[in-house]
Amino acid sequence: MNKPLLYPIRAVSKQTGISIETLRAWERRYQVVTPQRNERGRLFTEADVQRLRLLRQVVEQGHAIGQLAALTNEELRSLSVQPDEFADSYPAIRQLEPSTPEPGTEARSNWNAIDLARMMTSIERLDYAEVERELSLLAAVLSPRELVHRVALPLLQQVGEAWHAGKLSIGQERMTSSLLRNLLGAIVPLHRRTSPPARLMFATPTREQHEFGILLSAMLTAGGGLGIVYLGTNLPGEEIVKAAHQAAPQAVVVGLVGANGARVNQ
Amino acid sequence: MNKPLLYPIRAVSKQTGISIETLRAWERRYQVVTPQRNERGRLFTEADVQRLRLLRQVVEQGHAIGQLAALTNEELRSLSVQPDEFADSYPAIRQLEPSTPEPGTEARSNWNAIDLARMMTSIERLDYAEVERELSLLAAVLSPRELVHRVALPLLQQVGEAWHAGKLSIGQERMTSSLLRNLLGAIVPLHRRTSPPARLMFATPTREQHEFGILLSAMLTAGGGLGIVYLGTNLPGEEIVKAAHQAAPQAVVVGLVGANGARVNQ
DNA sequence: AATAAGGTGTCCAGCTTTTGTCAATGAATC
DNA sequence: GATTCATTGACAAAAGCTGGACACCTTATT
Repeated sequence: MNKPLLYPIRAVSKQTGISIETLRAWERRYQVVTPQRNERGRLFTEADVQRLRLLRQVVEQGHAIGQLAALTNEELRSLSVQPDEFADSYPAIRQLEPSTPEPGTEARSNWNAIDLARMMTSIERLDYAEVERELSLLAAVLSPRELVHRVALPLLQQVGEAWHAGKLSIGQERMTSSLLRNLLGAIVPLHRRTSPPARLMFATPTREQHEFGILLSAMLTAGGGLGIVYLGTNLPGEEIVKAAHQAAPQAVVVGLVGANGARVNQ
Repeated sequence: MNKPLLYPIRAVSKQTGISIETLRAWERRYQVVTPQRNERGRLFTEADVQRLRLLRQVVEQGHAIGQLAALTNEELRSLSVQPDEFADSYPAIRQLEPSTPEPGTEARSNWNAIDLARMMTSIERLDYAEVERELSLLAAVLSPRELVHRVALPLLQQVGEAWHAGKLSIGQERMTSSLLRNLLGAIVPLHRRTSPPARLMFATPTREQHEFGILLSAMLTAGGGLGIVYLGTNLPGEEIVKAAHQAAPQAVVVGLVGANGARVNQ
């Protein structure tokens, strides 16, 4: 039989990525865990460590530790968003489409249909190189605008649907996301002007992890000959304002996803 | 018959990485091991050395030597890295050893220093276009390997430090991250081969959101002429395994971040 | 739009215990 | 004589604890 494994605070901090100060504060204020003590200090059990890891994950996604402390591990797990990236990023992406009357299914030209179908089979095979090849081919041929509306958005939609239908695994979905992200990120700097007539700044506020919205917007903006200042996701509101003051863009684009409890503040 | 190999303290120190002083202190204070003696001094057995190695490993993970001394090797082993859920649940996945030999120590003296300093001031000004310009210039000039070791990593480090010191705002830090990510993501596909001799798969496990580690690794891999299958961050372990079975890469790279800042596991 | 009120991570002061390293000294070996 | 190892005592750094304070964000209120 084996003794229960016990970890001192330093080891727990290293394993969970939570600072020692924070570990103590969480315990002091919320009794998030109640480790045993010996004369030397705290001793965390394996279960404590696991719970703390879970807590960190959920906190990183924007929840408040004070609200989490009372929850069971089960409830915490149900809060963690990991498999849901597409579930909520997709509707936001659709809103982004400027002139889409309908996702009119048959309205899509067969040009795209063929390409996408082939690409979907490559995705199913996890054939990274092939998908990459096809995507970069399309990127070379199409304008940024076309790329967004005829490739990126439809592909995201199809992958999202296929994933929901259980026809694609998370790995396949993620591979596609990564590829698209790399592609879009790569295209942005290609349309650089020396002195753009105007500049836009892109960011998403705290808790908003979904990047595709602002990334696509940034790409369209750059493709349209405007300058960009791309900050990325999950910035405190104050910081966005501060950065806006410093960079002085003509406009600030803030990405939001409606579905997931995110609330619009300004 | 062969006598059991016995090592003098110096040899043990070298093998275990524990200083001679510390070895003696551990023995004196905690009887962590009790080596034999001859008129010349201590003689450690192979078993002693192994136990000492184990001890060092566990101490490095944050445990106190005083608490460890009484444990059996068995117990020590169960404390060591293995709670990392991956090591035992999914033997298919192994963390790869860092293969970084050494960054050319003297070659980078003035070259990089100047570039980074200038880039830092551009970052402070939130001058997206300028940073982008400088980065893509460097990307065009340097090899992927140099780009990683002489630009990306140093820049990430400097920005991280400056941010911690309060000299950079979150916005500035995020802008730099986004730029770097776009750049690196863009470079990956440039080094594509039609039929790479081997393929590696990249992903981070569920709680790990930090992408730079695997992204840099993927870039180096692609730059080295190997094929990649890039899945991205935050994948459940089974999914990684499933994807690995399907894509059948020669190796799987799993990114992990330790407590103190970004570490590249490649 | 400005202000007030929490929530939360980090730091500090003050104290104790643990732990790595060093200095001094002596013995044995080459 | 130089090197290696041993022992012992001493010391400083590291690591632990508590409670309070502070700075910063977010949210609610005016």
